[in-house]
Amino acid sequence: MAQIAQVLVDVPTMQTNRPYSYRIPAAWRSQVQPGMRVVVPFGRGKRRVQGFVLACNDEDEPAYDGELKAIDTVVDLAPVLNSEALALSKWLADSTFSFQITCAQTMLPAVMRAKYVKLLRTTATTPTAIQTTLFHGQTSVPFDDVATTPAQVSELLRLQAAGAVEVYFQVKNQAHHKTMVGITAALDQADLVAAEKTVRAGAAKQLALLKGLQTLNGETLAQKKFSEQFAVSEAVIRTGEQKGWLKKTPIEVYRDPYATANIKATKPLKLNDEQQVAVDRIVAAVQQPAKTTFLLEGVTGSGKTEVYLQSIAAALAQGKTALMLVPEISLTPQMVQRVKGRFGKAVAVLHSGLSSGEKYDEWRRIKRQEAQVVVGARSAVFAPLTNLGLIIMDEEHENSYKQDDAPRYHARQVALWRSQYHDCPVVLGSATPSLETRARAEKGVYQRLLLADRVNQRPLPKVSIIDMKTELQKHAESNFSQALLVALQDRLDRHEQSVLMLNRRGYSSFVLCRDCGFVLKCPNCDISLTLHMDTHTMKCHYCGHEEAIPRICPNCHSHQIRYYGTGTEKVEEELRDLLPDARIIRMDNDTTRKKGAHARLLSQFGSGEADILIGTQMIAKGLDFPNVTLVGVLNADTALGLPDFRASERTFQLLTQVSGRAGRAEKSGHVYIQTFNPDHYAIRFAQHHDYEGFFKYEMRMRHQGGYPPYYFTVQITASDLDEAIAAKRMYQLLQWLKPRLTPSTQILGPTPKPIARVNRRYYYQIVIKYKREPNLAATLTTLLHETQVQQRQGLQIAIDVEPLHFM
DNA sequence: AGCACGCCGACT
DNA sequence: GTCGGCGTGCTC
Repeated sequence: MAQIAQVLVDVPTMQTNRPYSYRIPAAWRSQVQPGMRVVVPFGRGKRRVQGFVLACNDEDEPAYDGELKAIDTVVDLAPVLNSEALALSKWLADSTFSFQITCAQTMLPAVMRAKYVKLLRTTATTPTAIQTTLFHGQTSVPFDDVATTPAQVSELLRLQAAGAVEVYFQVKNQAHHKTMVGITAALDQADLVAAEKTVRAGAAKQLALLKGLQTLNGETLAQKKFSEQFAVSEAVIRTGEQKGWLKKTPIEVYRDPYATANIKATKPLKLNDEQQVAVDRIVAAVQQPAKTTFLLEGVTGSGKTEVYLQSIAAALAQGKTALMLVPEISLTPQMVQRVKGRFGKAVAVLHSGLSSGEKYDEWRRIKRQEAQVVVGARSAVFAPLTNLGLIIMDEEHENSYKQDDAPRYHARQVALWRSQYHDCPVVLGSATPSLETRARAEKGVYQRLLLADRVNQRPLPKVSIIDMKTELQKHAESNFSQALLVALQDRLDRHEQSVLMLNRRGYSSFVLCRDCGFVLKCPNCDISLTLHMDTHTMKCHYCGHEEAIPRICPNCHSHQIRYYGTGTEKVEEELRDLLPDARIIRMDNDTTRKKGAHARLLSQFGSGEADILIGTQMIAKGLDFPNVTLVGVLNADTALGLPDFRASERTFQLLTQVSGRAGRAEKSGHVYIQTFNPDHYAIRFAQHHDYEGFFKYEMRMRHQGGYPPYYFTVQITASDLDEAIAAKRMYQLLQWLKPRLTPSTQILGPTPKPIARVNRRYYYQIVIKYKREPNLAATLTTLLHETQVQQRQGLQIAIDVEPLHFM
């Protein structure tokens, strides 16, 4: 029997990013298994931390020549991380340069992370005076409450040394199970019958209670149900409890975020030929099984979801489970209902709108194999499904699949890892696949499945591009072109709805010429220069090139060159002025901050309470209103101005996506795109719904610029409260990196981030671009080790592998 | 992260 | 001389 456990402790630092050996007390030996949480003493003081058992062995292996400490408590009855999860956490830590403990915790519901309280406790020898002055009669007080000054701390240390008080670390488990009161008979059947004779004549309710208890056959029934079923009040039940007829016992219940009861069952829809081909190929891979990755490419309305659902059904028919990832923003109640309508109680939903308790309950349903289908956003990729038969990732190009803080993982990478582990296929779905994914399909690494037709044969909306340069010459500065205003008025008259999107990205951080649409670019990188008001310069965030802010347009010598940007509020104001009769709903970060506000605004718009919906990017996704026949994009180019090589890709994706919002039902739609760059390829290809054209063109651009998918990238960011320190460290880092990496690898920067100061910190970044870099992992790991000392001094270093944002 | 150890300056 | 400031290194 295992005597020693290898434990991963909850101390996220570089030095402690490895297992520690602990003795398993005899009483626990038969129970402790890898993947369970334990509480262990750690460090020289009385500190206790939570940890995960990674392995159990008989001998201390690897040997530690010191005395082993013993595990304090075992938190779980069954492992919370299975062997797949343990292996995944290791891989994730290595591939994202983060700590394994952080990865393990990321994979579990937040409530399973321990909370620590440092307490000061009384001992047997605590003097009475101290019990009153310090503890106010309590047996323990939070350490921080009584140790605020250095003098107090030293006094406490003295008391502790004398044994008058002791320090104690409380490790709190935040995971609580919700319970209901349940009724269990306390007497056997014969005694319950006998008890009927003891009740006073005419006590009908008491009799009903006894009769009810007799029907339980020793089972436990929820008090609420019992009370309804036998028409006895809680008071009667309480009397029964006092008479010793019954016991009240807690029954564990799940917090059900979506009442399953009122969801209508839906039947599989008839597939068109293309959909059928896709389903057949996916199902074949599920059945074989084969770890094929499919790219399911289909325009809005081509019926991707139906392909997913029927493929999932095939996995379930094989006795396997399925995981369906969707971007947070498309995880709407409609979407959930559609999946639940098909698979009922087999579905578990995981997304950020759930309370932490609800997430925990859904997680447990999956863990206990009570749910076979999981629908969720990014972190659902870690759902503890066993026997996984299919993984689906809808809208695979969405940026929200990448986590912004440590561990900086991309759900797609995790999905592919799990597909290897489970030997199951992955389906990546999108109307506008990321270049990385589409390029892999081109090379035959992924299998491409195409849905070219819209299921209802409805044509894609007509897209008109409005040149705002000429518009501005015609009339004063307005956010609305004449053509768009006329179209809006027309929809108002016909009682149809309109959606207006304002692209908020890149808000006034670059300069644009209002006469010719010229955006100042870096001579070295062909990427827009960013305006820095602090230094009054234009900077390139790739190579660090810097130049003066132009007063006249270098292209057409116009004076109309200025920062570009506007807000939704301003737009709404102007629109109310222009169209006073229109009912307008505005959706942006301000109006959707409150929980559920997003869904509420959408449902108001959906039920026709407004004529026009104004919003930021968030309205481009996941809304489907049949009465919307006009979509206007007020400023298509702001994203183009960003100093990011993915600017064109994002713009193209966004415009394509928002265009899909127009005219989905019986009415055909029209899209107006207002731009200062009417000839930009991203806008032109979006106008013609030409993903292929865009892909080919953009691939050429990436090839020329030496960007992904032709190169891999790693971003290293340093931040400090003192700008000089951050900058200095990054220049030192550059010198340190150069000799360690292959000569063909490019190191760009260091450059300051456009928003130089966030949370009073200054940010600098270095980007490493490489095709093949055998020294990369070792170099970055060394870097993490060597920067520890500086981390303590306040300099923060972050490594982001394949970052999505370069600003 | 938290804690102890250890080495320097300003006090009893 | 000692108390306590913080820099350094370790935690099974």
